[in-house]
Parts: sequence; C-alpha cells; structure tokens
Amino acid sequence: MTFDLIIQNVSRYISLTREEEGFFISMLQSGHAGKKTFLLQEGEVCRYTYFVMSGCLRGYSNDKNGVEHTLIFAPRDWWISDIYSAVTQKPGMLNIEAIEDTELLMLSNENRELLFTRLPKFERFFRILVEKSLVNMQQRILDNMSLTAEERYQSFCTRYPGLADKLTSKQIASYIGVTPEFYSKMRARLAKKS
Amino acid sequence: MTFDLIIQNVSRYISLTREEEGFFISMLQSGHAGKKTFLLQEGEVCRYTYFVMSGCLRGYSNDKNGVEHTLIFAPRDWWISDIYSAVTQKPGMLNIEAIEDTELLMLSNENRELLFTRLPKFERFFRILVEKSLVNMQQRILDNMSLTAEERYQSFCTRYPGLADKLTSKQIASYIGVTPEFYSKMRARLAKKS
DNA sequence: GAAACTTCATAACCTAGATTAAGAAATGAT
DNA sequence: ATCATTTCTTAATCTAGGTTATGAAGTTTC
Repeated sequence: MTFDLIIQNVSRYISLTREEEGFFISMLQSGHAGKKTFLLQEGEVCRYTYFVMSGCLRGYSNDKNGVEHTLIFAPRDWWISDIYSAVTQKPGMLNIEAIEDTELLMLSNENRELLFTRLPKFERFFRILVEKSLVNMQQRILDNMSLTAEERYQSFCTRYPGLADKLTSKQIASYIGVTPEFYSKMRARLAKKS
Repeated sequence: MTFDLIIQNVSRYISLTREEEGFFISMLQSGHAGKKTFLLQEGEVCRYTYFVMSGCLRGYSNDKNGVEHTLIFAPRDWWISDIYSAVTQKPGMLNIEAIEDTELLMLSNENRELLFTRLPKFERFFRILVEKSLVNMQQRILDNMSLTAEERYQSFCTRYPGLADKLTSKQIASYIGVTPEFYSKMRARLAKKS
C-alpha cells in the first residue's frame, strides 16, 4: 500500500513535513468497494470522507419519484462524501456507489477533527478543496440553466475525460439531467452528424 | 458603526477573544453600494469578500445569449464573493449588484490571507461557510433536475423568506430558471388557485 | 444454457416551458 | 408633467425534452 497519490494530492495546496505526512497517514483507513456495492446509502449518516486510489465512485440521490440524479463522479485521485450529512451528522439523501472495483482511503469524521486539531493546515486544505468543489457546482447550476442537453454532455466529457466509456447510458443521463430515452436519441443524432 | 452583526455571524462557528475580535475588525473595510450599482462586474478580478450589514446584493452571470442567471442573493447577514475569481485571481463571470441601498463590510483577498496566517481559526470559519454554501448549491442542482418551476419558486420563498417582495419578476425568474413570461403566467395560475 | 432482469434503441405522442409579439403599467429622465 | 425606457401581462405558437410502449441485446442467476 503506497500513499504517494494522496500525499501528492494534499501537497497541491499545503506542504507537509515527513512527520506530518506520517500523522496524516495514521489517520486514514484503507478500504475496498466491489463493483455495484454501496459505501453510503440514503438515510444513513455519512461517517467518512473517501479518497479514491483506483476505480470510480458515483454520488447520486433519488427524487420523490424514484428517479436518480447524479451529483458527482469520483474517479482516481478525487475526494467524495455526503457533506450535508457529514457536517450535520444527520441522515443524508446521498448514495455513494462503486461503478467498478474501487480502492479507497477513508478519513473518519473523528479523525478529520483530530487532524484539524493537530495540524490546522488541514483546515486550509479542506477549505480549498471545498472551494474548488463549490466553483464546480456553481458552474453546473449555470450550465443547467443555460445549456442544451447536448452541450451539457460535451461539458461532462470535458470535466471527466474518458469516464463516459466506463458508465452506463443511464448514469450519464442522470448526470446531465435527461431521461435515458432522450439521451439515446441524442447519441443517435450526434453519431449521424459526424 | 457597530460590528455586532459580523462578530455574531463569525461566532456561530468559531469563538474569538476580545483581541482576536479587534484584529479581525481591523482587517475589514466598510462600504456602501447604492441601489442598482455594481460591486463587481463580469471580466473583473474579485478583490473582496463582502458581508452584508443591511440591504441586499445579487450575484448573477450572463450566458452567451445575454440572459441573466442568478446564482445567489445576499440579504443582511450573508457573505458573498465570486469564489472562482477570488481563488484563481483570474477575471470572473459574476456580476454583483445591489438590489437596494446596501451597507457592507469588505474583506480584501490580502487581508483574508493575513487573517488566515494570524488567526488560523478563520480557515475553519471559512471552511464551514463554504461547506454550507456547497450543500445549498448541491441541493439546488437536485432541485433544478427534479422539481417543476412552481416547486422551485416555493423552494426559493423558503430559502429567502420575505425577499420576493424586494425583487423584480425578472430577478426571481432568473433565480428559479424560467423566462419572465413564464414566471408571469405561473403567478397568474398560482393566484387563481388560492 | 435457459429463465429472468436489466439495459438500450426507436418511435409515436405529449407537455412544461420558450419564443414572439403587442399592449398596459410602472419607472425614470428632463 | 411629458416623453422614453424598462417591466409586466396575456396570448398564440413552437420545441426540447418527457412519457409510454415495444422489441432487441446484454447480464445475472441458478
């Protein structure tokens, strides 16, 4: 088990001494999620922040009609959690599912707080991480309000290069915000064009 | 000029000694924005984080067809900035406009960094602030994908109680993501119902 | 390897909301 | 006060995307 990937990830925004790296790593647990298994389900309290070492996760929620809406994909080198639930410690609405066999590192809520106390620079790290995420979500709101389904698909392909191949049509449709039927129609149209 | 409001606001997530309060306050500038004036315009680099003492601001951006889309309203006791621009120091797409005469406190990017260095607990404060904001934006993405325009209007009324009265139809429409014409039709329908 | 399920594609029809247009009401400038 | 500009309403028409339905093609399960 090597921690290079996560150390590199963290080092993008803060710098760590050897000791600090060691302490940070001691706060992590490693985990595995087989394809189609869940790390978190609707109604549960989110106890971990997950970091993806390999594979890919998907965070989505079901609306009142049972339709899935994907909020985020987390391929290698991404962080994911149900922030609402993690922050409030209340049951959330998010499902986090493995799209393929996934290796992870897990930071429990308690260890996250410990980390903040011992190494306050991690407050900075997570602040910056959340800021980036917020910028993405704001852009997505604007995209949803101003782009066509076809343009949102392009936008998805740019944000997650190569991911489209690993996903089912339904999953992609649930991210760009259309029905699978319409997505299928759209693909046929796109194929004809080129 | 009293700083009670902002101190109370900050104290929701971190606690400050008298000295720390003093230092924090010394980092702030006060400002004013007359109705319909801009604190920030598309293409500019965002140099401040704003805190609203009274009045109300609106953050929106124009899409490629010149249509306005409102990302956020900031009434009394709210924070607002163009995070994308503030973080990257690149020109942003956000316009921040005063909906009515507005009194503000302004924290410059430089002073924000100073504050982080001198009082690292402010990293925590802004982390939590941004987390809350992220939770809201995620909910809004789900709302946009699963609710009807009418339901999004209800949702807006709940999130910003009493604000509807201060806004033009166009501004509300640009938040819930419909044209002013459709919003007008919708209101007529709602009025008939009750 | 057949039964059972889920996914995908295609097509006919439907609807929420967009577009266009045009008059009425409000707001602002002189 | 008056003219100009923007905002709001209503209505007719249009369209992106939804719904329903059906069959074909993969997957899972035993």
